[in-house]
Amino acid sequence: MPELPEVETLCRQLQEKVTGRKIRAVTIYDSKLDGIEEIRESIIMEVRRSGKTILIYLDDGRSIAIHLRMTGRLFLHQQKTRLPHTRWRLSLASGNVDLVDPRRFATVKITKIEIDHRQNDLISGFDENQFLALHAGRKVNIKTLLMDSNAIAGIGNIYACEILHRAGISPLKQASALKKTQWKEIFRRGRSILKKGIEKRGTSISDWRDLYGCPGENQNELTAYGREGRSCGVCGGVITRIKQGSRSTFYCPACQK
DNA sequence: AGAACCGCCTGCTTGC
DNA sequence: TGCAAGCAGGCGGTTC
Repeated sequence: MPELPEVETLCRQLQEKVTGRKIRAVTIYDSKLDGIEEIRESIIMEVRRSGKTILIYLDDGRSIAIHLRMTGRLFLHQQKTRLPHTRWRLSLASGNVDLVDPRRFATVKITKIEIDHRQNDLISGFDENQFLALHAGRKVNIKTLLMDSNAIAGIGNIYACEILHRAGISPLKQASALKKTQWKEIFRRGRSILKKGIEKRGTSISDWRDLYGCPGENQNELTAYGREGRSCGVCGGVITRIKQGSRSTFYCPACQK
C-alpha cells in the first residue's frame, strides 16, 4: 500500500522524468474514471506530493491529483501494450505513464484550485505544537489517530505500526493519556522511519513497485508489521496481531506500554 | 461534535 | 480438489 515514502518515491521519479513534457493524449480504460477533464496539449511544470496525493502541475494553472489508495501504481514505459488492470494512461513524447490498479480504488482528478502546500506530515514543515493543541486530548487510540489523514498526513497501517513499535508505545493507548515525552518520541521516530522508507524507495510487501516497476527495500527494515509470532527485535518478546477498527495492528505487548 | 462504522473493490489465502 | 468465505485497508460518507 502506498504511504508517504512510496508516494514520495514516485513523485521524485516523476519530477525527474516528466517535467517540461507535453501531454499528447489521455486514455481511460476504466469507466469508473470517466469524465476526467481534457488536459491534452498541456505541459507538465512540476510534480509534488501532498500527503499521499501526487500533484502534477500543468502550465495552465490546473493540476492532476492522483491518489493511489490501496493497490494503485504508476508505471513509466515506452511500450504500446499495457499491463493487466491498467486504468488510465498519460501519453507523453517520452513514454506513457500508466495507472495500474487491480482494486480500482485509485482516483484521478483535475483541479483548478490552488492546492494548499502545507503538507501536514512529519517530514514537511509539520507543526508539532499545533498538532498537539488540536489532537492530544482526543479520546481515540494512538494507532487510529496516526492513521487519521486529517490529523497527520501520509501514515498508513504499516508505518503506524512501525512508528509505535520504535517509540515503545502501545497502539491501544488513548491519545489523551500520552505524555509530552511520548509525543516527542512519536514525532522523532516517525520522522526517521519515514525518511528511511524514502531512502529505501518504499516497502514492497505485496504490490508496491516504483515508477520503473522495481520493488523497494524497506520491507527489510520492518520490525513489527507483518511479523506476527516472531520475536521482537527490541526486547525479545513476541509480536502480536490485534484488530483495531477493521485493521490489523502488529505490536509487542512486552515493550510497547 | 467527535467517534465508530460502512462501502467501495478484486486477488489472494484459508478452511471445509 | 474445488469452491465459498475471509481478508487486505485508505478514506469519504453516514450513523450513532
